[in-house]
Amino acid sequence: MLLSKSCVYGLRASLYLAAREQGEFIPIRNMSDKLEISFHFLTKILQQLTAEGILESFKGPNGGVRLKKSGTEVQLIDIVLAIDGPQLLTECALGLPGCGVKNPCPLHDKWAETRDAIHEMLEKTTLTELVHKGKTENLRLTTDGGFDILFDN
Amino acid sequence: MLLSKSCVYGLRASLYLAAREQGEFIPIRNMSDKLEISFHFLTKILQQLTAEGILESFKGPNGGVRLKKSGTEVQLIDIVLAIDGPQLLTECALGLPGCGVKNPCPLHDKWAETRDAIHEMLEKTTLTELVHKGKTENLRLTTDGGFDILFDN
DNA sequence: GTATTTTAAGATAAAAGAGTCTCAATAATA
DNA sequence: TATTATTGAGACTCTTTTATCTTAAAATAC
Repeated sequence: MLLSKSCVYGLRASLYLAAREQGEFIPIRNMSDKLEISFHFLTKILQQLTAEGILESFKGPNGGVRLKKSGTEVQLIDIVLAIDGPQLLTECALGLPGCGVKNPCPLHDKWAETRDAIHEMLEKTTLTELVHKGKTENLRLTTDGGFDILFDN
Repeated sequence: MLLSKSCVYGLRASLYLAAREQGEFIPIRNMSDKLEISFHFLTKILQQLTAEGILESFKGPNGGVRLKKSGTEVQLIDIVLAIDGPQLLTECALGLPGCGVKNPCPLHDKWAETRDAIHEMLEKTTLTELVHKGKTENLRLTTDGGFDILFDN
């Protein structure tokens, strides 16, 4: 598995927030319902994103979370790093500690290339870009239903 | 984490076997010592590779395991599929079931490209190729020491 | 044929990841 | 001020992965 489940949920929730970007705080309960993710679990994940400065939160009635920056300024890599950490982009494919240009494993060079491709994809893709694609093509963020039904209320 | 620990151990052990390819069976205990992997854990992993027809085993004195085919005919993808299964190369990056060309998520296209790069790397790389690189450049398969010390007895 | 060396298989344990539950803190509103 | 809606934080549980331990089965050698 490339990304942990927490990370995947974090990405889906971030896309949801980017799609509703009007400055309002969105209650987590709302998101957990729409995205079919356990409320408490999602809450913990979003707390991490808040702690990392990707989201900001507000307590009480009319509270919730929202993106701290515009979705055009948030890359997927930001969320992956905040939740899964840098391992995916730094670790040796054979699990050897300290594997690098100085002291490589036999797979190092090839894996470094592939890893760079992953890195580049995550770095070049913004939330807004995916939201735009999702909206225009009515793609999905949940098992069933398209982008539109996420926002029908 | 791209590959599970079991898979990484399976790769390291397969490289070890490919490097010693002289038709003899290598005791797992020998490998677990050299590669610094728990003997019983490695045994179970190699059992999977044997069940998948990548290795063959022989019990009793002078027994052990060896590659069933030449290392030139074994690609990394064979070992990854045998141990981790096809998920890495089929799963949706956002974890949505049934994500594909017919019913994609917003990230599908980009992730499919990246995934193909991973697939291609694993598919084009043979054990022998990595062993050759490891031998000529004295690279490592363990935390410390180079390729040579693996085979000094 | 008995003892020894090895893989095979299954039970068990420990650690990590995923998910749930409870209560505290904060803010709005009536 | 009391009530309600919300996030924050921690304890707890369940599941999967990783690792260990024990016993059985097979093959060799004496």
